[in-house]
Amino acid sequence: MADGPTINTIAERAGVSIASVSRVLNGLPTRQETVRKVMAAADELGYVRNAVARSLKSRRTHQVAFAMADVGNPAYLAMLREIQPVLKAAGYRLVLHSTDAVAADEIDVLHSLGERYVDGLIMSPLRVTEAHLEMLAAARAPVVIIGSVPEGTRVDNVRADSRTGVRLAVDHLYSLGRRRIGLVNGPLDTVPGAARGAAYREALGDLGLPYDEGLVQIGDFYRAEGGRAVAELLARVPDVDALMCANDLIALGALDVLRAAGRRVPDDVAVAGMDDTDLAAASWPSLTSVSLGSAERGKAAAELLLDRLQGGEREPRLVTVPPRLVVRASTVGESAAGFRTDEKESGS
Amino acid sequence: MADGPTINTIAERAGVSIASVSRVLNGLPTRQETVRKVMAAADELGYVRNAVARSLKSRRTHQVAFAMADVGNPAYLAMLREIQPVLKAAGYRLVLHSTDAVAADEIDVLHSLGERYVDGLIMSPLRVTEAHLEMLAAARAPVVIIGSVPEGTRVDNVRADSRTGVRLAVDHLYSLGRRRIGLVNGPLDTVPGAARGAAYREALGDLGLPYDEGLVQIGDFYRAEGGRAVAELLARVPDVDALMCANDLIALGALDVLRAAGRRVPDDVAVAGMDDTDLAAASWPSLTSVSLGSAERGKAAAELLLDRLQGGEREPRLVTVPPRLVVRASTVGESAAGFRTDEKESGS
DNA sequence: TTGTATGCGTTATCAT
DNA sequence: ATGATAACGCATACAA
Repeated sequence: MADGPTINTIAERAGVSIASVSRVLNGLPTRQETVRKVMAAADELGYVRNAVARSLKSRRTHQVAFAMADVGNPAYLAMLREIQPVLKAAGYRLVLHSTDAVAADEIDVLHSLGERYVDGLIMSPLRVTEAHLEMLAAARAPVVIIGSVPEGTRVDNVRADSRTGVRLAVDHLYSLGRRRIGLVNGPLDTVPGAARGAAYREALGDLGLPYDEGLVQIGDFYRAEGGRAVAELLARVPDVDALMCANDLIALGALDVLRAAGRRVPDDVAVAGMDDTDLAAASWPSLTSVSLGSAERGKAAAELLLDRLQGGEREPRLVTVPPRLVVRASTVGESAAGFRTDEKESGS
Repeated sequence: MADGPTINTIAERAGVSIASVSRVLNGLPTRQETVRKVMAAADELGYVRNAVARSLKSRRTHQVAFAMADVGNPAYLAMLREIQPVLKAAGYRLVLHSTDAVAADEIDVLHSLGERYVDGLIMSPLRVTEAHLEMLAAARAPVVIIGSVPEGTRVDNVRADSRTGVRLAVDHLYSLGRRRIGLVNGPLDTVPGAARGAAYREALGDLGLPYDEGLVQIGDFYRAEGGRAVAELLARVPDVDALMCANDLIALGALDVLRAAGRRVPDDVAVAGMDDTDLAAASWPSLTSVSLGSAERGKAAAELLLDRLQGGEREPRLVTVPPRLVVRASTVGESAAGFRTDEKESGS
């Protein structure tokens, strides 16, 4: 682990100045003989450019940060999967931050942009506070936010459309003849919880179905909590014939409970989830789910950021990714049979 | 996005030298009055230390790279989930590389250590070639390898024990009275494929069961391929009563096919997977699976690296993480009923 | 074409 | 206690 060679080492060895070494290494016009000597010396010494020194000089790190709320959440991982190759192809390294859904950590990341260890940031905050907006306005590097920001915020923004997403699923259930469509939601004080609750109500209204509070059950965005919520809903409204679940984990909990209660899925109760995670395809019956386009959002965010890094100043852009309903067995399957590898998708 | 303030800016504003500014910022003994002036100026200007310049001077980046074969693979993600917080707690940032399981990319990452943009590297190569070993020996920063390396390789190493893992599962199936235990494996020219194939044979031998080639089917490590392999096996050996699957995806494929064939799981055929991914708990019936301790391996690797970064030279260490059998419904469940949220685990 | 010298923003040494 | 200055490794304006 001896100290690596620098351009000084090479210059000595090749008998030229460090300026010549630098020129050769950067492909600037140089005499053939000098090129040869420098390259030879560099090869022998196993020279590798010091990225830190280059960054200090060039004021560019070729690094981009991605701050996600939770390294364990499949939705963020889907984004990561798309962001990674886009950045890599453009010659950027990816610095990963996990903010554990703590607002202070997110503010911290924004603040740390001042350290200039990255050229830009993609951030997916779970909710945008006043503090976020202040830091965003003062950010020392380009930022792309995945998620909704208040109207007029001057920042590149990629968002999902969970309102349309819920509508796609509810319409789908309705088209299957279901009229007692329950909603199993997460906490209403979260952005997705609130949005999905409102969208559900709106979708029912547009279909001419009455909004029945008894059909709505609040739990949390996890499997066990989802299951408990469904159990309560089932006890209260035994004749429910469809469940719109605010995410896939809740939907899995719903499958657990319905199975235990002897209800057939989808014959007795159709179940739809949201996020279209890997789990949706893995469960039995496989889960109809609304994809909110995590992958597409990640890709769009990366491209927005690269565009700004390479292009310079321009007006902030807003990209909205449309949801997709992925229909599987939990709404249209034959109850307890069939080996299906095919899936149907319907765009929005 | 105006240029941020530097210690020069602060020095001017506070009417002191840059040396004093640096001292105050680093908490070195300084006169109260000077401290006050500097802090005031720094606050007003919104000063943030430039990480690049600090790194150049200190020769430390406080960044660590994690090179994983595939951003989509749950096993690597489990490692990532553990590595991230350990590094974060120690004040290190995480640079993520995805090598797409391409050896050249891995070599590239090792080579790029010479750029000194990270202080160390955790790498999980899918197989270790001669080129890897050469680069490892010449690596310009501490490296921890997750996965097996040849005896005598001077590098910190964390490995799983899939041999014992397979044995745990086979013993479990045997203890349930199964005697026609099939193996559904991935390609034999992969490290895991070869290891699991050998371990299966060995485990059968120790149990006094004959090794029957007809009970072994090679496919690939994916759901559809696994399903196809199981279909073939089933056609050839109709009386198979248990399936040891080389990973969870294969096991899911097995469930698909067994269901389609009308075989009850586990009554007719018990199924065990490997890796204990999220999918194992999500499927129906939930999947008995051998955890190879991805999370633990990630954590151990991060700790090994930190130890070396903070401690300096020492002999290379080897950490072997024991597998754990996680028993679920696919081997001991009541065929088509029961809402179980509990799981049993048995250590090795 | 090549070399000298300067600066990127810090930290640290050495006088004062 | 403080200030002037060198050094980290590189890129480049300018002079030769």
